[in-house]
Amino acid sequence: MPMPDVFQLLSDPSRRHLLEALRDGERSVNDLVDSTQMSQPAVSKKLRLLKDSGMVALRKDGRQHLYSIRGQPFREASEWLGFYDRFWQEGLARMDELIGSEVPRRSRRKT
Amino acid sequence: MPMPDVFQLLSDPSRRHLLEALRDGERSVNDLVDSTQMSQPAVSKKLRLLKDSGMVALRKDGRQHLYSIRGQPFREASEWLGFYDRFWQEGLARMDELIGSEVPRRSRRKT
DNA sequence: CCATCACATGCCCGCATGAATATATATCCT
DNA sequence: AGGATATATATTCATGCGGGCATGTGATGG
Repeated sequence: MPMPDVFQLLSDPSRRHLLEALRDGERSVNDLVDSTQMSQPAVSKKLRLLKDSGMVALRKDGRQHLYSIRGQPFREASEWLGFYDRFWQEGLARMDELIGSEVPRRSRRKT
Repeated sequence: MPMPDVFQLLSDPSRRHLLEALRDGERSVNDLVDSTQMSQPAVSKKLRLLKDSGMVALRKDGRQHLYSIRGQPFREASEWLGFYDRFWQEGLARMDELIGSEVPRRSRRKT
């Protein structure tokens, strides 16, 4: 199962903040700098990483660099997380944590 | 928008590997050690982090420590990612590849 | 009790990573 | 052309984190 480094990118709060700021659409670097508390080089660096991983796209308009969300990598991460949907479903349905409804591999379940 | 450190936890491949090994249900520490290439202390440490963040639950049976998936934190991450669903939908429908950074297998629409 | 098993913790080290400053490149304006 | 704007890159530094080994703690069995 190839798991990209998307989670690695998402692990940084400031990077997530940038991605959140891009939810409304294209943004220039300066816009993004204003919406954060980071320095411009810091923002540029993070945008570089996000671009290299395919999470954002870059379009140049004059001297402005407009970044926008690129959905595919998110989808991969989302699919990985999808495997755990059933767990939180059980979580609120049954208060117990005896998940033993499936695959009683080696774990001996006590009553 | 409070974003927990779930993504931080998910950023480590070995941690994801542990979580994948727990998809089938409860596992003891030794089981998990066998399913990875890590040493037992390394596994224990990672399990500690996962437990502290609420991603796994611990149940002690004798001298065995059984860990299992705890779905709620996954849900939070999943919800965050949900905001980007629309982007990958657009991604394959519209959006030409004239960003000039990647190789467009299919240039342009079909004529 | 004592040896052993199962697991956790503490300490140490090497490396990746984040941030700040300074500088380079590209574009626009006059 | 020259200067200002917009963004990128380079360098440096400090910190964090993963991962090893040794050791500590609790449970089991003789």
